[in-house]
Amino acid sequence: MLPEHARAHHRSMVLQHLFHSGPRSRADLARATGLTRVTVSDLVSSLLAEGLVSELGVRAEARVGKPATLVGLRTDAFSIVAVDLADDERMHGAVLELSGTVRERRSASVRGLTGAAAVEALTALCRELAEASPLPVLGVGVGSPGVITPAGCVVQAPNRGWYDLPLAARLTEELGLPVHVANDANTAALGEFTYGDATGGGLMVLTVGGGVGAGIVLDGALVHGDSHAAGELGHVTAVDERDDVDGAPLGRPAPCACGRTGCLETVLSVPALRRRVEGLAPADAAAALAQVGRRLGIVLAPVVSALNLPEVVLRGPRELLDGPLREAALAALRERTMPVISGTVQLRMTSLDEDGALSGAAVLVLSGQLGVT
Amino acid sequence: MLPEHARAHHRSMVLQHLFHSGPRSRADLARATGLTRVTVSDLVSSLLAEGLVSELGVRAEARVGKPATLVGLRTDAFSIVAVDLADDERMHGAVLELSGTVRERRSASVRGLTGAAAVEALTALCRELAEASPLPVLGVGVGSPGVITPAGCVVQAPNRGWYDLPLAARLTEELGLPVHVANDANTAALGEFTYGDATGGGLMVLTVGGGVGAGIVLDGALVHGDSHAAGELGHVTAVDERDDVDGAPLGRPAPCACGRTGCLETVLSVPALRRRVEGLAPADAAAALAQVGRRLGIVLAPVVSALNLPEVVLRGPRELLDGPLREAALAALRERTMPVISGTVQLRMTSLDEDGALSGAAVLVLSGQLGVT
DNA sequence: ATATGTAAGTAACCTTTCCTGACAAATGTG
DNA sequence: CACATTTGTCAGGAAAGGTTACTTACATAT
Repeated sequence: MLPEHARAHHRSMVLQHLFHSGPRSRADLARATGLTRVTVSDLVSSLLAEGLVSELGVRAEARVGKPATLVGLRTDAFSIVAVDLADDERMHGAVLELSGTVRERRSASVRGLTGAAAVEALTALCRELAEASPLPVLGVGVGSPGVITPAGCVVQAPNRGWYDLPLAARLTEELGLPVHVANDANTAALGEFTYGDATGGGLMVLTVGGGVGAGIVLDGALVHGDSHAAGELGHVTAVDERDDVDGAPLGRPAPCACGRTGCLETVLSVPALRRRVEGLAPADAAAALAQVGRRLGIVLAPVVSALNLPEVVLRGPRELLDGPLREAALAALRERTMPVISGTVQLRMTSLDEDGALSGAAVLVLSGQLGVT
Repeated sequence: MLPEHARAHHRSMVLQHLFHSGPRSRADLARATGLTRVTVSDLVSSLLAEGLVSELGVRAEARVGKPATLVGLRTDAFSIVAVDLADDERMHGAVLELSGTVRERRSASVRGLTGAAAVEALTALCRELAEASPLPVLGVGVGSPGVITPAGCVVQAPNRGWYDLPLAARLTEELGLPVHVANDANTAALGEFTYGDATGGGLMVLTVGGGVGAGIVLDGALVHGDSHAAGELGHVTAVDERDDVDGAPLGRPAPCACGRTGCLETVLSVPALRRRVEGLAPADAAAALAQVGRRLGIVLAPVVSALNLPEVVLRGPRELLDGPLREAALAALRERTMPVISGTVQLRMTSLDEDGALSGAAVLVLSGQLGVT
């Protein structure tokens, strides 16, 4: 906690306010941060010199006293490179503005690539994106499946064949840019928290794709877990043997790739859901999805209660998730938690589009380089 | 983030090391904290002046160089007053050393006392304890049932009739001592984390008494939740209608005081457990407890997976909890979570005795006054 | 039109804090 | 016995933010 750390912290506070609340005067920032106008002035002049903020002229509204000169974050002055490795076939990358909007897209095949070859392909894609950016690149954010430490070391990512790979450090060295790597479900949660309609009191984002992953944000920060494996909800048992007896609404517990049976993924993944509704009449399909939703609600209830989470966000194909499934899950969640929890808990679809994963990876950079979340 | 804040932080780091690792030399502390020897020397001289630490003579071990003078936390120089309000009939209070050992006990009846009268009784008990302490009192810690904000404001505590009561502020003013108030399940978690055998990577403490409450510590800090209601696991549904069909191992879901049926509390609270095993042969009692344990494991699985919690700690009557119930819960927990979780998760009884709640309340003071957790 | 009050932003100075470099003291080692 | 090693302290300096006082610029009351 050197003085320069305090300075960096104050700088982050200023940037955070400019990011979330838009252009402000120095005096506004001083009031909001609790610093003095003098200190804010000094910080702003540093930020002006770095080109991160710019003066936008005087405030329009007429008030008593000297009119304020607004200072705004130059979201157009820097860009962020983000890559999403959730897909097994292709890596999707983009150049984003600080505001989260995508400016350029590139993707590359990773079909069959593992180990060092996959790293090389990723490096090449990042380089291509960095070169495609007309603006200076603030940093690179990568969202990848697997267990990843806060420092960006991939503990294990089976589908890429990565084990104990210091990916962030490797890429940082290779690209000469700050690189941040995190689990894809976690980046999705960050994206929702920062760019979505989150309330700010914490949230969980459940990503339904080939499998199920979750990211949890509490007090503005990701929950990492003791062995960096937080959010691994896909392999919690959600279907019991005994659920089978009263008419088999979900069928027998299905075997799972993990070797056990009845995991949440065996009913909630996209392939499992598609199989389940395939060829069914709409009403039957709705009932089938509702059965899965109920199971999801049962799994979520203890988590929501234990953490007093105000909202759970679903990410994945709307046609499968945003209907009977979500409604049944919310009903089960409300039914199975005490009123103080169930009365306020939300279960909604993500407010971001399919670029949610990318903007989440961008938040890694915003957070790492500017201290903004 | 004034310079003095940084100073306070460094001071906390020094105290933290002395608290957890025992006496050290100034040079040791400098290495451990990353500060320079000069800065540590300065901090230590302040702490010496405050009487919080003392010099303990030179280190015994013979090493090359000038012998180090050890500096130790004076756990005998200050005491902490702690009060546990978990019981409906009596409040239990104690004077503790910084090491967590109890020096004096006092208790007082709160039978039927609510609102201001209960506050008065609590104030009187605190005053009595403070006067009974032969040493200066560092502060007062109170663990109470109910929903309580981090600032020590009781949002609601129905059994005391407290609603939106700024208890910590009230007591601080009344006693002239720093007072910290938190939920009793949360203080129990803090106590286990600080004084117990916790691994440090986070833990959940489940307190089984008249009801069920949980406290969760992640990254060294309590999880409070969006509306300060984190840990309210007692009213998560744990017994389903459909569990009834295959031989009724738990009986029908029982009605709960909360108005719903099948809450965890209806099977896991102490009264419920006693009723369940009453008059049964030992083998049958064990089976009955195991059934409850299995239900607990099912509720815990999603929480443990979502947070990647390394351990869950049970607190309550050993004869009921530490046997078939705990074993069945652990088995269910392991059976229903993926290997990376189930392989390492622990489910054990608390390593503290019945004073766990008190020492947890003491940690509130340690943490609030010294920054030690 | 003028005076007054209010607010924004800046300059000079002070305090706090901690770092760097140098040094004395005390001990083991060759 | 000379020398390296370690501990702890002293002196000087750098970084940071607060305080006070000032200028600038506007709105409003007289």
